[in-house]
Amino acid sequence: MSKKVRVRFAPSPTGGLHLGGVRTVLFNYLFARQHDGDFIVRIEDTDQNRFVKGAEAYIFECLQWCGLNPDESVLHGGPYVPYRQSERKEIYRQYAEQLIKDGRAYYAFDTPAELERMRDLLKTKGSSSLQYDHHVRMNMNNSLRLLPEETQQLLDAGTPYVVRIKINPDEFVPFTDMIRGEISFDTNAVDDKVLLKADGMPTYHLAVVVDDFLMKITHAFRGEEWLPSAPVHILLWQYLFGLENMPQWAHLPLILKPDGNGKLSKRDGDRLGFPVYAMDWADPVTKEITKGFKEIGFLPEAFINLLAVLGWNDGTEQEIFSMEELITKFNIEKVHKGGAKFDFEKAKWFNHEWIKKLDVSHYAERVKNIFESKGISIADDAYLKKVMELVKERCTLLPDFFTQGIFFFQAPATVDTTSIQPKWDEKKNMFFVELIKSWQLSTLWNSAELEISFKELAAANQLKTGELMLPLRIMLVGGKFGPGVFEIASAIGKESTIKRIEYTLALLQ
RNA sequence: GCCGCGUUGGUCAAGAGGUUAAGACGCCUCCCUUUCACGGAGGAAUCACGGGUUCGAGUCCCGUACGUGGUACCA
Repeated sequence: MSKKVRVRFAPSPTGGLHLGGVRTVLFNYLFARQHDGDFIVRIEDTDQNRFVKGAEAYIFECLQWCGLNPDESVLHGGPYVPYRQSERKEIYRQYAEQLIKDGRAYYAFDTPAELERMRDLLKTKGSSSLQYDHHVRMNMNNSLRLLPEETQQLLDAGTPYVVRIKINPDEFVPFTDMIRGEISFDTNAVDDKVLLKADGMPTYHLAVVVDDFLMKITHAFRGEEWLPSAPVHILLWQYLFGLENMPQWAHLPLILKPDGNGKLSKRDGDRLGFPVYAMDWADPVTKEITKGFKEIGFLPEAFINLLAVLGWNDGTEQEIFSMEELITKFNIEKVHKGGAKFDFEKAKWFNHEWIKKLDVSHYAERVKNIFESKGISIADDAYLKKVMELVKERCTLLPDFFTQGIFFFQAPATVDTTSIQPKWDEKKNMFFVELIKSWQLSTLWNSAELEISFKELAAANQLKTGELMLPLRIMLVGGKFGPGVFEIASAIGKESTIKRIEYTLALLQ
């Protein structure tokens, strides 16, 4: 019997939640769900300089919007509290001391100035590496070089220090990545990473392994940017808890900017005009707001879908996946190794597909808010839904419902008469005058009846319906767009229909 | 610089030695629709390069190029 699957997402509360972050959560979440496992969110707030107020609550709001709710977290509780690393400070210290006792780590008292001097020296010597490692550590101010009494003296005097891992040279650290297969690192290229900082906080390196062990994490999926520090983590597992208890790793490919090269950043979004964060992020100090996918009108279903297939697919031609389908079909081993450039056009296509696929009641409330924020109050929800049904296949982003549907709620602000004028004549004018009279008397106000009476009248006047329908459309909606004209007339009602025709007729005079 | 990872149309990608190298987005043409969209049909466009291995290589090996990540008392 294998252990219960437990995965985690471990964000730092430093700002907006990036696309790539959401995808990391998604892959973790999917894996947990398909194995009946637990999904944990642990807050990695060990860097007090980068801490941003409100970022933690914001992350949970994003996760909730995406439908990626944790089983355990600072918000949801769980058997391994606390889930905030800043509150686990003492735990890490014990392990750091353990490591020192075992000869796998040491105290380092070097000041920033001394570190800089070391790097300058290495640079002038033409060294290929500027790392604090076995080449230099015996020249530095640490417990490896100092006599035990000297170290104790410094410690007793309260000298600031960090704890560094002691990496042995000439070793190989191999491991298996669920996506990339066998990977091996040469310890000669890895430095003596700081494990415990001078302020007593652990660095990521110590904190992840300690917490992953304590929280019984079985699988660790994270961004590819962590790959180079994997050997440090593996060594730590070996020294502290045993390789047999180590989670299985998977390093996810990066999401790249659409043009040029490099990781997709918030700046690229600003520059190219699309969001990079899941939801609007308001910087607490600058008050600057960065747009999110939610706010520009994405459906969470679409957002999840597009992220899932960015770097993964199930090998079939299927592209539209619901969360339920993803849970059954997702396979971490089929995730791509290479990074994927983000394509906002394709992202919008997913949203368009989901708008069409989902019943409008799933997102009617959000569309209603859009209308109301633009000063159109919606009294009749059923009418709104009917309108949405009529225009949904023309909408890519939620705000499109406003531009595509506004004329169902009020007369068009401008009427494109220049598209009518060239072929307009007295005969057509007379037709519409008669149409008004005819429709005024109409008792059955539905699209089928309207179409019949319209066509009969046209025939009686020896006019082609085709030449009359475009003018009618423009009168009702203001331009050359929208669903069937008679559907529109039927929806907006007799009074509005006639008013709009009269209005344009007057304009045409 | 050093270390790691990667590389199939413009983009996302299928592909596990023998295929006319799928499909999707975007673009173009046509049909449907007397609007726009949806839908349908079609089109242009690809295995980074060089060496091997093999009867045969997008698929395996080596090298090169390019890209990307790391190289912090950040995560």
